[in-house]
Amino acid sequence: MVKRLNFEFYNNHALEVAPLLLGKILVRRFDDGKEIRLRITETEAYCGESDTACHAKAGRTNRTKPLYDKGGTVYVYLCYGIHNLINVVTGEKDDPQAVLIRGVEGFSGPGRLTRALSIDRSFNEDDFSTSHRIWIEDDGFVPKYKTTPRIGIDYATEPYKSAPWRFVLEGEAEK
DNA sequence: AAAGTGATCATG
DNA sequence: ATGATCACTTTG
Repeated sequence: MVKRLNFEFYNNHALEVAPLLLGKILVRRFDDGKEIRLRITETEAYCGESDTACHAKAGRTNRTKPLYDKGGTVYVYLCYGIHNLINVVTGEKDDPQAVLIRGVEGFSGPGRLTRALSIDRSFNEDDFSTSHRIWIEDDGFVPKYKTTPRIGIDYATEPYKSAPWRFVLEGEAEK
């Protein structure tokens, strides 16, 4: 039984949604009707303005605006001038949390998976629960996973810097 | 180990 | 207008 994740799923706390997204299937549908499906293997949670690793730490800006939108909103931004990173906004509107999709089956690294799926900044502010070109499905797979601190956030301060908010599917390559 | 890359945000 | 800072990847 495959079902598309809906608003109700995304309307929860990032720390709850992040591990649940493991094992789910990221679907990218192209204009010609072709679809690519890849199982999500790695996620990270970013939790609000108090989380010094979260982009929303500096408050609402033009860039972070999608984080404040309702659960299920797509947040894509350019990192290091090269890579588009894709996040799933979670939680209530005006509560800036998101889950970064860091890896999918066959592609490890958040920049490589967006390149593989041709995801760019035009996807920003799309909606995972209604979009026709990007969504996530549940096929019943129950994830076994482990947690580690998040990657690439040396600029953050404790306790957020070492909070175990990275979620990796059991059996995936560890860094 | 280090560069490449460019939007974004805070300064002036 | 300029400069610092990056949720990374690749190359050596």
